[in-house]
Amino acid sequence: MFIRDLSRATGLPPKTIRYYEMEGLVPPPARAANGYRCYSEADVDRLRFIASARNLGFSLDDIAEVLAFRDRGEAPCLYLLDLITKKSAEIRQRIDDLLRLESDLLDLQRQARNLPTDDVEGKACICHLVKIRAIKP
Amino acid sequence: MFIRDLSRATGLPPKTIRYYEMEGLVPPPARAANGYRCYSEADVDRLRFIASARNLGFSLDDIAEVLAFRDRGEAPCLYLLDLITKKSAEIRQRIDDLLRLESDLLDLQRQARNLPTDDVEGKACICHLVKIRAIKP
DNA sequence: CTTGACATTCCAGTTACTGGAAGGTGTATA
DNA sequence: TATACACCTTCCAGTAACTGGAATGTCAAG
Repeated sequence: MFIRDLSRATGLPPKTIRYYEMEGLVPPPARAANGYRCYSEADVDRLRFIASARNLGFSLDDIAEVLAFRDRGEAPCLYLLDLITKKSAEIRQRIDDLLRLESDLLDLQRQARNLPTDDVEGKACICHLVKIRAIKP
Repeated sequence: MFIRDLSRATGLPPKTIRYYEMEGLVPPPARAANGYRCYSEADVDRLRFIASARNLGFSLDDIAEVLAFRDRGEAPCLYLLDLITKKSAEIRQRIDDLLRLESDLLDLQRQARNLPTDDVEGKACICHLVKIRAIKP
């Protein structure tokens, strides 16, 4: 299986697969006579795990930790569960931040509709609204 | 007003202010005899605008556009309002993505509680759950 | 024999800073 | 006067996770 096949099987671009190899997330694969990378089903599994974890918002460092457990023959389940719990909290925080941002932006839009649109430096301008906005986050 | 004063007035670290200068977002200020940067109230305004817009999720490129309007003496209000509208939609999208992510992670946690925690490669392991997870986003 | 789709390596760029080194300045205190 | 301390300056490098592009090689089909 060459890199394009692995790419199609996992949805990851070949560039990304090579990058993961360089970063040590996947082992250097065997090479064909012409130097092409040759992959196995185990590589498909590993890359699917990485892709899925990335989609769940984990960093490559996090993922590397989990894979290192497995590569040492240890079960990373407890560690992974802990990571997932922490990541949940992080995502919740990000959602809250973004919700506040959204309501800020909507406020600004609402206020801006009652303002002229040609006041460059005066106080009756959306730029002024942005400028004087209390810096919350 | 030296850079530390401007920093205190805006909440931006001196490093960041110098960085903004390098990027062309703030004009190179006058210098004292000893080479220190000297700022005015106008700089406070400009940096507050930048900081506030950054907090609203705008990129430095976006902000530079808006400032360029003002520096040309044009009112950027319409442009800025358009940016704000687009950014709102973007944030909404990000929130939706994160909400889906969150429910994914919570699902995973729920399922994982009924699983052993010492199965390295078998099917009854949270790693397996992550691996086989359909790649949604 | 050429076109097209692959593959390889290596270098550089992205975003918005942040850290650190090496060195100069200004003031208060021992 | 020495020195400690908080500043200031410039420049270089690193972060995360890729992505784009150049230069070059390989293979099958028409």
